[in-house]
Amino acid sequence: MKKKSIKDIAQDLGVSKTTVSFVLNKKGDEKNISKKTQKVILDYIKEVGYQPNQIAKSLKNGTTNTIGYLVPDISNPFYAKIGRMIEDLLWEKGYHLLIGSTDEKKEKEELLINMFVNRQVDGLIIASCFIKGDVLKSLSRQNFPMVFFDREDPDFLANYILVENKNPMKEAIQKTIDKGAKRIGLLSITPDVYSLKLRIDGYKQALTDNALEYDENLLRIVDHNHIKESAQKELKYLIEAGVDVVVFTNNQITATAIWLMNMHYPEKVKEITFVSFDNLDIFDYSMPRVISIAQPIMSIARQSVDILEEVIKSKESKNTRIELKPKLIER
Amino acid sequence: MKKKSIKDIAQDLGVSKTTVSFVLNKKGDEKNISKKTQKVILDYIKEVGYQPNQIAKSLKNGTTNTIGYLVPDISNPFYAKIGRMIEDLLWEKGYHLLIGSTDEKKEKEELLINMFVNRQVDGLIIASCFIKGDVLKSLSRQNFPMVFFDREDPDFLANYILVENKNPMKEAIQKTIDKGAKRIGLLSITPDVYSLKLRIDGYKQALTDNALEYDENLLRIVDHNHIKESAQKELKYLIEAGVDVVVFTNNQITATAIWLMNMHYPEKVKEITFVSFDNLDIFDYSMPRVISIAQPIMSIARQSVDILEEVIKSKESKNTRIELKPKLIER
DNA sequence: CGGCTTTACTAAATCGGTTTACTAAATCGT
DNA sequence: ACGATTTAGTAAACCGATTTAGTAAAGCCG
Repeated sequence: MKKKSIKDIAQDLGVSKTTVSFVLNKKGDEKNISKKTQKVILDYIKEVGYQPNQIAKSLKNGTTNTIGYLVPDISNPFYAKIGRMIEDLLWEKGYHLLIGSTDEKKEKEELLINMFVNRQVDGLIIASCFIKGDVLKSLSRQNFPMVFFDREDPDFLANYILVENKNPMKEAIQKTIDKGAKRIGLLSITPDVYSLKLRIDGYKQALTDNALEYDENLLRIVDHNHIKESAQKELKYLIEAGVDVVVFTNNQITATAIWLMNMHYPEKVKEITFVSFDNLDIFDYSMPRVISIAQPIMSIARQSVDILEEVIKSKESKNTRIELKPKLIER
Repeated sequence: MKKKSIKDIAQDLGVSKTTVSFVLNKKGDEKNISKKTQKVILDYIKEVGYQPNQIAKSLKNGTTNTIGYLVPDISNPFYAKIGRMIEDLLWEKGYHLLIGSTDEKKEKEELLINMFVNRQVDGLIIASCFIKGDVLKSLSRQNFPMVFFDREDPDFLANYILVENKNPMKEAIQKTIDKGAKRIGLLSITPDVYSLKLRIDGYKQALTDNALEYDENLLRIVDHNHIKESAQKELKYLIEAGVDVVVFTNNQITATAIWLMNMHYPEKVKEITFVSFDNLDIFDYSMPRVISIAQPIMSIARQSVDILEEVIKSKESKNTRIELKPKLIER
């Protein structure tokens, strides 16, 4: 017993496809289909368990009710949580989520974007690692509904949902300086990304504001292809350089460092303070003590969905830039 | 400049749609399209940046190259990590992932399954909270490609990728008993799920094997709608009941309990040992000490994808049941 | 040079829906 | 009782691809 199509239903019942389609779409009354016929069709639909083929619908309507969610890594808690919230918010509006992880690779990102667009997603919510590429440029020119979050390219006009980077980073570090920190190191993944650059700017600013020497040897970059090994090497460097505070530019690198500290330098976990852009639940009790900058995950998700929906509905291009305030968690 | 379709290309070039389609699908030689015409078409394709509409393709071919990934919560690290691996494995085979979180709700799960099937996903990888429902039964009867993981219903024949539950749980608890544990409590979310029942069976078995009294007051169930509050209450109960070991049936509840312990009973974290089914990185250094049963996430993902692909390719129904061995991490 | 094969290509059907334009029959108003 | 309107429905085009069945022209053979 294979799947029935509208055509089958129509044939079985001796009516036309049109009639069936009207009834299915609740246009029966409007289109003057008699109550009797409507009932016959509806009853039969139920009986055979008819389910419409959304692909056919999509082809005709030109809309798939699917949104693409593109991030560097969907298993990173930050992106996973935002993804989950976006999923919920979109679910209420009848949308589904197609996901893709770019691994911070430009080529993969562009391939994914193209595939998603070819699959006719109605919009894209994306934490892009390479905004100024041709693919996104061309989509933007075609007015394709997109919302960028987490990462920005200041030379590229678009809808951005961002979080303030520089100041919060500066203020978080200030807290440690107020408590006596003298030698402050920083660990970051490759900062090709503008947001990360701003976070690092915040770090530099905090130092200069306090007339602390900015030693560029204390600014260590971790290779994101071998995070654990590379972070281990760089963390070792910082500890041997005698830092009392280490600053991190995202949760992934902080989590890795906490693990490394506990595995390799358990005797030092009480002497060092971490400052992390991004928060994780474990920071509430993990050692070293972590001062973190918690991004407003719920707002990011909500705003992304709202703006995207607006753009999809209006069919007009818009360039909204929303900068949300993160929350400092001192502990 | 709107998107060009095959028809537009054909018109622009004064050839037929058929010819263009053949060339696009590399059937030019086979179908006797002259090299010259092929080149003309390919050049023009490149020039205008033609991208095929996958929806139209899907409608015609009856396949979408999309797989549905359905889990209780995509932001749970266990499901997020498996999801990520599945995404990568499927990516190589040209598939994409449509995701859905069921929140352990039967209705939402069934709605999601139906929507995914209507969207013509080619298959489903699912950690179902309600396997024996009509929707899955009916899909199974229709031979729809599905792979179940993490959760099982012994009365329902299907493709399962599972992890041994009872014995590993028993053995993990045995370790604590060997070290002198006397009063062992358990915290679990509502175990409507067979796998969780088996884990609890392992707990009971460990106790009876060692002639320890099984006190059913020490088996506490947490309401999964209010995990934090409920876990707090139940954990308090166990601590006041003087347990020296607490067993957890999944990572989510363990993580919550670790947080609660550190927040509310920091003085006790050294006296109590946790046993957790599922592993998390933080267990490597968090307090209380955690003995965990690490599921082989990579294997689960790989097997799920392999079996699913096999089922999709073969078009025949299969009922494979693979039970993987988890790894005990003692610490 | 007439018939057969090969080359190079195309018209039209199809997938499963939606929608526009149309018609036949029934009902209404006067 | 006759034209106008309403009721109840249908045929066919369309969305953008794939694929089958076919054709016209050129090439080949004896």
